[in-house]
Amino acid sequence: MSTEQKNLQEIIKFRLEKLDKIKAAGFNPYSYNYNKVDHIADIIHKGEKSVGSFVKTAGRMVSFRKMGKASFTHVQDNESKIQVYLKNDLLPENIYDSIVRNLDLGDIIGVSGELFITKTGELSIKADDLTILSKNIRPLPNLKEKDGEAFNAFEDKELRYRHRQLDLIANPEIKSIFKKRAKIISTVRAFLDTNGYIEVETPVLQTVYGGASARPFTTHHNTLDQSFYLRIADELYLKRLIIGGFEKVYELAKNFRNEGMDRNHNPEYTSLEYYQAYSDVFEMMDFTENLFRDTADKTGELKFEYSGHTIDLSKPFKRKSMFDLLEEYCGADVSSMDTDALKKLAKEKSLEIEDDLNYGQVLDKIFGELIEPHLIDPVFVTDYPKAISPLAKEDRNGNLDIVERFELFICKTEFANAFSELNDPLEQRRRLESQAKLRELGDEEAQIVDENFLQAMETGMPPTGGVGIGIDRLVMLLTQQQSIKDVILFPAMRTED
RNA sequence: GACUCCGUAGCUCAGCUGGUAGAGCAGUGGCCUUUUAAGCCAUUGGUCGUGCGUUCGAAUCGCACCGGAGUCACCA
Repeated sequence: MSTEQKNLQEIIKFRLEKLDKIKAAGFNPYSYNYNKVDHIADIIHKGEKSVGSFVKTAGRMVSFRKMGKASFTHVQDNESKIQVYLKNDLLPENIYDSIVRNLDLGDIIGVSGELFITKTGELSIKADDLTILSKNIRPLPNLKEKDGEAFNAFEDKELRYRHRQLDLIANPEIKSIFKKRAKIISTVRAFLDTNGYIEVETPVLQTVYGGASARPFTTHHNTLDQSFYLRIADELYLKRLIIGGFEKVYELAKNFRNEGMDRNHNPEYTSLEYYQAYSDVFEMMDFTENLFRDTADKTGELKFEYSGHTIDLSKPFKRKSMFDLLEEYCGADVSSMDTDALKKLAKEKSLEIEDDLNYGQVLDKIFGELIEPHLIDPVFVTDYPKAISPLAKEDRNGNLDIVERFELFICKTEFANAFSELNDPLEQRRRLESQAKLRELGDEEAQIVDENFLQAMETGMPPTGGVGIGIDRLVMLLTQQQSIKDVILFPAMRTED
C-alpha cells in the first residue's frame, strides 16, 4: 500500500495546517506531561453518584461532533471512555477557537471539569479546561459505533497485525487478551517462585543449538567473526545449571524456530522450561497439573468452552500410555510391533508413510493422525519411543524402546513436554551421535552433538525432571483464542512491497 | 510446501455475464452553544495489489508474481 496516496496526503496536509495554527496560538501540541488525576473507568464506575464532582483526566479522542460553538467528544483511555462537552463559554479564553476548532479524531487531550448528565442521559464531563497533549496527523480507522457495536469495524487481520496500535485503539476489547496474557505469565512465575524455583536467563545466541528437534535461525557476530544460532530451546543450558547445583530452575523466554507458520506456530514464541533435581517425570506431572490448574483458576475460570468443547481443568488430568491409547483408538496392540509392522498398520489406516521413517517417526505419525484428534480432556500421554526422545531416560521397568516422557494434550493440542532427564553421560553421547547420523542422512531437524553439554553431564547430573510449556498456546487456551497471532502483539509477517 | 478464498478512496464495502469507477464514514468549505452512527448544504479524493496477455476496449476474462486469511503436511 503506497504512502503516496493523494487522499491520505491531503488529510495529513490539513492536519499539519491545524498543527501550525495551534502552535501559532502559543500552544505546544506535543506536551511534556499532564497531571491525569482520574482514570475514566473509575469515573464511569461511580456513575450518577459522581455528578457534580470535578474530575481531571486524559485520553484519545475517538468521536467528535462539532456544532459551531459547542462540541462533544469521547475520550478513550487505557480501560474506558467518557463523553466530554466542550463549550466555548465554559472554556478559558481562546481555547475553543485556537484548539478545539483544530482538533481531530485521534488527538490526545487532557480535560478537567464537572460531571453532569446530558439530555440524552449520558454521564459526561463539562470541560472547564482543555490541553492538547498530542496532535494526530495520520487518520485512524473508522470508529463509528452505536450501543457498543462498531460500524465498518476495523477487522482486516493483516492491518490489525501489521498496525497493532490501531487495532488496540479501534478494538479496545482486544487489550483484555493481552492483559490476561500478562496475568497468566505473572501467575506462572509466582507459582514457580513460591515453589522454590529460581528464574534464570541463558543465552539466546548459541554456538551450538540443541534441546529440541527443529531448524534454527542463523546469525553472525562480527567481532568474533563467528556464526551464532538463535536458540530453539534452552534445555541444555538449564541442565548445566542443574549440574552446577541449582536444584530448581526455570526460564520463561523466547525460542526461535525456522519452520512453518500457522495458527499454532510463530517463528519466535514464548516457552517455559523448568527443571527440578532429584525429581522425575511423574512428580513433574503432578506439579504441571497443579501449575495449569492454579493459573487457570487465578486468571479466569477452570471450566470453559474452547474450540467447541467444554474444557474442565478442575477434574484430575487423565494419564495414559501411548500404547494404551493406540489400542483404544486403533484396536491394535502396538507394543510388540516392529517398524515394518507399524508401517503396515499405518497403511491399513490409510496414512501416508514415507519409506525412510524409523520406528519412532512412524509411531509418532500414527499417534498424531489417529490419536491426537481424540484428546479433548487434559491427558498426560506417556511412554514415548526412544528414537524421537534423545534427551529422555529409558523406561525404568526395562523396556529399552521407550522413555520416561509425557506430553500434555488438551483439546487436540500439545501443551507440555517433559522427561525424566537422561543423566547418563555415556548413553547421552550415544543418543546424540545417533542423532548426528540421522542428520547426515538428511534429517535437518536431528539434534547436534554438543560437546560442552556432554562434558557438563560427565561432571555428574543428578536425576532430574524437566518440563517445557508453550506459553502462547496456554494463553490461547485460557483466552479462548484460535490463532497464535491473536495472543502475540506483533506476530511475524512478511514485509510489505 | 500443496490446495481454497481474498486484495477497488484513509476505513468499511458495492461494481466483476468486458464499454473506461460508486456509496457510507473520514476529510475540506459553510450553517449550527446538549450531540451521540449528530444533522443540513456544497465538495476533494482512486494508474481498481503488480506485471504480462486476450480484446476495438479489462476493476471485470486468462497466466505469472506480490501480500493476506483459511485448510492440510512438519515442528511447540
